[in-house]
Amino acid sequence: MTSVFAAIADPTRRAVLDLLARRPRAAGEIGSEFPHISQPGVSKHLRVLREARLVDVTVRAQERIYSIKPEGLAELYEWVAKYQAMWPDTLSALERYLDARAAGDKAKGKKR
Amino acid sequence: MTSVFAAIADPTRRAVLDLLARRPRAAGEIGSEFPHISQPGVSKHLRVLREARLVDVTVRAQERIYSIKPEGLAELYEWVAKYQAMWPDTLSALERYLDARAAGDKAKGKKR
DNA sequence: AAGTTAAATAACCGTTACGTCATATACTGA
DNA sequence: TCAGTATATGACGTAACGGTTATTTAACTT
Repeated sequence: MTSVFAAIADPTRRAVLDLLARRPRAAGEIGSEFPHISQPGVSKHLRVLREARLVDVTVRAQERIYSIKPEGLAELYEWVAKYQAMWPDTLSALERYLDARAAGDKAKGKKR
Repeated sequence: MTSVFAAIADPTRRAVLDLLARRPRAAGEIGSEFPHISQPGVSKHLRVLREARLVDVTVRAQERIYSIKPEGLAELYEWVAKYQAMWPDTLSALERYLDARAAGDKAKGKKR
């Protein structure tokens, strides 16, 4: 289960990534968001995400702080972008998105 | 196996999508690209892609002509785009890609 | 109508994925 | 050092996946 594609196939793991996208969290804090899954169950999902290089871990006392690792999604980005390149409608949807974001950043004075 | 994410988890199915991105093909023609997989094996992969709404099928005599169905990837686009929005580095990598592609197209006189 | 071709489905099988509970590892703090 | 806390690992059950062969469905060809 080393592949990024297999890692994101599971809805729980996608939910974990969504959580981490907001801010890094300790494993236990992540687990508390999934009351229907046992601690070892969550730990195993985290392992899969680690092996797919989708998350980073830092140690703080007994805690493991998980965070998103952007580069891990490069493979997925490229795969998707390849298809966007051949489907004008969808591509322009993405372009509109990028444009809108750029405009928003400018308005808020963010730098890139 | 209705999910787009699960559908693209399998490397054979991603290869099928890559094939179809170049041009539509009959099921048999697709199968001939995977000599190590039996006809029913390929047929099942095609069924998964169908159920995930990643491909379209049209009937021509006994043949089933498969083609890419762009809208089927909308869910994936959105999921990925959400992450791109929060990771500037990777986002600009995509932007460079899009820019390079646009430039290449222009040089070759392709239209968009 | 009979035979051929194209693809899907049925039945089955081995492997893997995802879940569990029990246990191990490792660090903290009194 | 010992109890407590946080997380990972081991062993195991069950369901789903990806593959197979055999069969079915459906259309074309002669």
